Amino acid sequence: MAGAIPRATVARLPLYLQCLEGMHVGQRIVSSEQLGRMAGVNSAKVRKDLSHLGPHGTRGVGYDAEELRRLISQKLGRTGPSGVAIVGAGNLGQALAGYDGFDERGFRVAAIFDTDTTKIGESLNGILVEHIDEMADVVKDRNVSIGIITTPPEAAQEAADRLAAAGVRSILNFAPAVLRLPPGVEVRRVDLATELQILGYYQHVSS
Amino acid sequence: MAGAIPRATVARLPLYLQCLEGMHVGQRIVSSEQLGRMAGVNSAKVRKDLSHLGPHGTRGVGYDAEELRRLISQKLGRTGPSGVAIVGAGNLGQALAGYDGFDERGFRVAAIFDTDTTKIGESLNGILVEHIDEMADVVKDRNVSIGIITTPPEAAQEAADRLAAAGVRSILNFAPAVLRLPPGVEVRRVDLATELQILGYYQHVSS
DNA sequence: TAGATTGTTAATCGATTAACAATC
DNA sequence: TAGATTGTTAATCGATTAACAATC
Repeated sequence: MAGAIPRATVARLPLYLQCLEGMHVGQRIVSSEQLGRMAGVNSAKVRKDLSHLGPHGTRGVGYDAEELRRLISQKLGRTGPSGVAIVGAGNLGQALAGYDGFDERGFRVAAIFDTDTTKIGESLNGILVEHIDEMADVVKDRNVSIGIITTPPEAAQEAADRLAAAGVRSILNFAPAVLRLPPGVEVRRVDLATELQILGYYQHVSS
Repeated sequence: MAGAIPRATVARLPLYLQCLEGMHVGQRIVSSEQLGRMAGVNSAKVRKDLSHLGPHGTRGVGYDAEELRRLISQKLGRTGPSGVAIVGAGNLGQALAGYDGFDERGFRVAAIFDTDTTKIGESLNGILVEHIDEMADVVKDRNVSIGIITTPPEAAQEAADRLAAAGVRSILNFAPAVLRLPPGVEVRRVDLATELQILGYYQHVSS
């Protein structure tokens, strides 16, 4: 690990990347002020964040947009496309299998697993639903490095255990469950109903 | 606004609520230690968080699980079911329309909007896809208080503007776009590809 | 040189957590 | 009373941001 980047900064890097990619093609140079405006972030914060990538701006001028993209992509470990496996072929799993945003940012859905035998063999967006027992082989053969859990909460821990056992070290968990995993496996949780509940609080206090 | 609760605490309240609801029915009393274990959170943090709801535990004993649920629900403004409108009837919008987790936590999907005339009139999970021009009326008639944006990024700002104009004060944005909204409208952003990119960083540094 | 913008410092703010007095 | 657990304090840590010297 060379020069750990603060978690808050890591979480903003993809946003900067997105802004840079949405930029007018002719614009070669971008300032922290401009990038901040695009990302909705204070310009001092932008400069501090970018300083973690090493000094690479030009004082009095700004940052080379192309170089910045390259540096951020590199830090995020995005060199080639990453293989993603989805566990849970329900509504959400199906939607994620067809989500364009993944392809666009270099993620390739390589497999979908379920335990429901009536679903196995079905094709979702050209990807076959396979039994969760096939996971170990599939992960190895198709070079899967990220798992996405979209099972019901009761099945989430087992899905996580199996992913970890198959060698997956990064898990995105959509199931409303708290997962226990060995150190070295990074988990991020996205709880859709929780997001709405949080919004509920602010609606409530501001009225 | 009575006694503002720190943002970090607000974000954890739904998690505590979830843990309480998943608890064994017979268990009436819960300690900060237990709740912390369930939620994956330090027990001191649990006590600090709960102290924002007013003192209501019993020293030497713990918290009354039922009272705790009631207090948290109240703080999150969850009294009756909240109406939700989804803008964007693509893959993700469809999946969210059928997402069981919303019902379970008191959110009712009351409408789905799109601009694509071929989609309008279609029924997703018993909910008709309507034209975005109907939004103002629908929001009023069906008591919608939360908007969910699942449009392509180019259409997200307009969707947000229309929701705000219709009187919606809470927006959950799944489109990879930075939204500008007037003060008083709370926005939360969920960017699915960004979550994967963040995971990429930690995969990268730990290897 | 004059103007502009970076990279960094330092002040401030907010969140975390160990420790413990209060108290059931 | 003895044991347990809350509620709060205070130390610490990490993130934000204004300010400005460095420098193109």
